[in-house]
Amino acid sequence: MDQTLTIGRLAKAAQVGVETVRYYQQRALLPKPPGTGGVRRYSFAMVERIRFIKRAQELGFSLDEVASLLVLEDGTDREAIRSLTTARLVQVEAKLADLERMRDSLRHLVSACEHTGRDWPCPIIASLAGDRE
Amino acid sequence: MDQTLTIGRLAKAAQVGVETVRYYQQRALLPKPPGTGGVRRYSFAMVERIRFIKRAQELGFSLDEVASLLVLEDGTDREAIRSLTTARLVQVEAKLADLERMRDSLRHLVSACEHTGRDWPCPIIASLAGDRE
DNA sequence: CTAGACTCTGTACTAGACTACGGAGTCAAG
DNA sequence: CTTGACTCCGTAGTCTAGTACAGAGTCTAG
Repeated sequence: MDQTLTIGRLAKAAQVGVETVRYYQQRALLPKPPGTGGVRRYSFAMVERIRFIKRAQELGFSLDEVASLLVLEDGTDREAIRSLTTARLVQVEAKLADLERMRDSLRHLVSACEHTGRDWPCPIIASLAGDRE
Repeated sequence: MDQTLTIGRLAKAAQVGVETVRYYQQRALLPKPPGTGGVRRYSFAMVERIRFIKRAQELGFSLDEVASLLVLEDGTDREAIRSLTTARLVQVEAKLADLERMRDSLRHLVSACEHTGRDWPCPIIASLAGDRE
């Protein structure tokens, strides 16, 4: 047992697919391992790097943004890191506002439908068809 | 001036691109106009149909879901319509919950970053790197 | 009648993050 | 030494909702 991992073991350890590791490598999110021409060998640190990527994704960062974060991974340029994070936050908030509008409309429609008598036209269709409320 | 529209006029009236009309037609969201082999002629009702589609999209319905809604457009099967709408609502609410989690985490991180002294490591990177908070 | 605007069909491209596949090479156990 | 699992690389496909384009045909105003 040496200090390196094959791609399959790395993938398993990081809980992603082999193809995902290869994809990240292609996107330069993972350094190409120093190994010679043959089978790639990854250090255990790469497991944590993949988890880093996955955690950032869970916060909504795109892989391009993750790449920027990884460049700043030493943590010295706090301004830049905070600025990326704030930008993400702003986008998330915008998307939230969108979805809240959708939710309110949908709730309203469902409720209108429930409170409309059986013999009346469907208020959801009516609304989509462009009737003013 | 007859009662039909060419694709360009229809597109303009419905405020979409010509290619969008063709795309909707291909997706069977618009009936193929009864015209012969030549230039298609659309009825004015198609303007409203496209607006219907666009309104549904604004509520987050996918084009596949819109297709289902269009089948029910006569409004007689209120159950089915309400069920589609409720399903959409549930999805929107789930997505909202996701984004709210993201927003809270991002806010927390930005705030932690702002309240951490200049000489300390970046809390955002620390968090992504997997440190327990 | 002709120029120019419009329309036709079909194919290919976009973004984002993978996932699948083919054919060849490599590695470890028995 | 063989078998089978694993790995290599590059290309291509997935999903959604269009957008872009090529080359040919058609319609309309002057």
